[in-house]
Amino acid sequence: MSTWRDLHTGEVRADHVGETLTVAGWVGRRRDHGGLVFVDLRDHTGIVQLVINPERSPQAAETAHDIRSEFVVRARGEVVRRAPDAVNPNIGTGEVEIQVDELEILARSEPLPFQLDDENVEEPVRLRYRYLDLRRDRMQRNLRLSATVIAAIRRSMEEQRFIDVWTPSMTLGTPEGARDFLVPVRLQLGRFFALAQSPQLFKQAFMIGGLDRYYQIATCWRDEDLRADRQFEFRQLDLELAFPTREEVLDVLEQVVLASFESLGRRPPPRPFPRMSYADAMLRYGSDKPDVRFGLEIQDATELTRDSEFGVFANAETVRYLVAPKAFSRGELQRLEEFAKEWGAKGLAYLVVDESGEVRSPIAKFLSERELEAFRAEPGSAVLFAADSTPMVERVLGALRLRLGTELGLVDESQDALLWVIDFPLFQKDEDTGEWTFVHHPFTSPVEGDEDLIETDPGSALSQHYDLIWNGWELGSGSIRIHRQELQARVFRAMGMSEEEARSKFGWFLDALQMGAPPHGGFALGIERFIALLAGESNIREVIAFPKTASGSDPLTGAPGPTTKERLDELGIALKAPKP
RNA sequence: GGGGGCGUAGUUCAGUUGGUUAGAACGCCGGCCUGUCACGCCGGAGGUCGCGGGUUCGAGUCCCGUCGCUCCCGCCA
Repeated sequence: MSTWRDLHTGEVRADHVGETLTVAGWVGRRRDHGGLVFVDLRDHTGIVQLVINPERSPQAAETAHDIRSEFVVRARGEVVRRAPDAVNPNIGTGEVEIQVDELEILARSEPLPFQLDDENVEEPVRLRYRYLDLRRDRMQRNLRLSATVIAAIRRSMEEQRFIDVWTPSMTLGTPEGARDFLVPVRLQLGRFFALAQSPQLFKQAFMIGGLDRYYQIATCWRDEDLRADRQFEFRQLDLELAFPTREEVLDVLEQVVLASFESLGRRPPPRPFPRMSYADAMLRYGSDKPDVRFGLEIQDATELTRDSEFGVFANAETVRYLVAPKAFSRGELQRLEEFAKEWGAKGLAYLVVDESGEVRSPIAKFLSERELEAFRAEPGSAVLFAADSTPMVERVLGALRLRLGTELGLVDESQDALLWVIDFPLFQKDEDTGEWTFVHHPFTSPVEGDEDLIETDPGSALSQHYDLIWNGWELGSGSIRIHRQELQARVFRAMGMSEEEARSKFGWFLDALQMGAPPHGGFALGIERFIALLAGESNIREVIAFPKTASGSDPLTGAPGPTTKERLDELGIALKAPKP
């Protein structure tokens, strides 16, 4: 045999009948009939059946009896058409098979810790043996999809005349934002690099440097607790443009999304994507990342209940409600109330209208005719109220809405609901200190015309920040940045940050802002989240080759690992004595 | 840091009110089998019930602690 293989196993077709070919791959199933042996030979392209007949090749027959699952073998033989009653319609190569002349074991395999065709294996086992998990269809599909999409993203960015520029991973720590991963520096004891949380300031420096359309698929590190949609390290499509309007930035991203869908042969969502103000999102969906694949919108009753006989309503800052299309039972209402309490509600007032039209409600007796009229619902539904501070009401009803959307099957899974959330507030009050703090980052520009609110009414100033949301997942965010030092100083002042403090945190960048910074803005798109959604996965670990677990370790390698005393000494680091 | 769920054979699971030698399927090993494709048939091996402690005549089962995995809250500008 002169080559490792002539074809992938899944590529053998009726066209090849009569040819003698070499194929190689993993042994799926072996069906040993004593004389005849059938072997399903597999690679990522599919399966082809080998037929080993001792009358044709005694050598191959002997080898075939020795073969086990997941051995790597190479076979040379003649492609023959199967008899009509022997065709297997379940595999792409099912009309043909290979009558083997030569069979060679290239690598043996121990029995695997799990069966590759078992869909239910738990994640710790899969991650411990990820290289085996990668042989399976799911990971093959997801990683290949990932490669296709990333190629499409790069093509789109290149077509839109962005240039790919690298920025450092090891950089200066940032006091705000996420916790940094620190890298000790042997040459400068007691000093640390931080692994970049994002290339934010560097990309703004590119604008000042005249690289007016920059992009990068940048790895970012954040030392925060992991989740289904969060890892220590992840990638962002990071981009920045000089002289853009907001609409131009959003269009760049819509082009990227379009190209990504098309690369997978999927119908892209209609463009332009809908825009929704932050205020509207919070009011109607109780969330700044609304899942708009279903209605069940939140209604406001604050004014209506201002003078309600029901004290809880009258005294609350905000009263809002949901009308769910189901007359919940007592037990169901109890579970919903517990759920609401987990989210911080003091209780869950309700008004249930039975199929017969009869109303069940512990609060109805307190409500006026006018109130009851406003809350009148169809038979077979339930009105669920939250009355509390505005953020609490939004939070509770937002969570309740998502739960009911799933539980009552209201979510239209076939939809791709992409939208922009815009007009975020520039500042919010810190709940602990009572001071104004930026909602996103301090370089986000206020909306034109809102500059003077920075001093007069910080809470109502809007920012030129925008989030891209897909089915309730935040795919990424961006903004038009502040490019004038004078405005930047006013923002810091409003936050109670002195010039010295600002300088000590971002000095080099503030210098740069004073030396001809063009108007600029950009965006960062979470690559793994985007790909997970495209792949139909609800966990980004499913689209990452070697992810970390929720506790931040890698079951495959055992990382993070200990180090030696010598290395620590060299770095000037002393560990606290471990607890006994 | 907090809350919920899970942890029994290689894998996925069952295991009653605390009671005999902890079971099943798949996988694995041996044998038979020339048209199977989830091949079939016969036989077999395989268990620190996550770990530690406690209650009890007796613990997979009850209690306490702990570890791991997972989802969520906090956190993630």
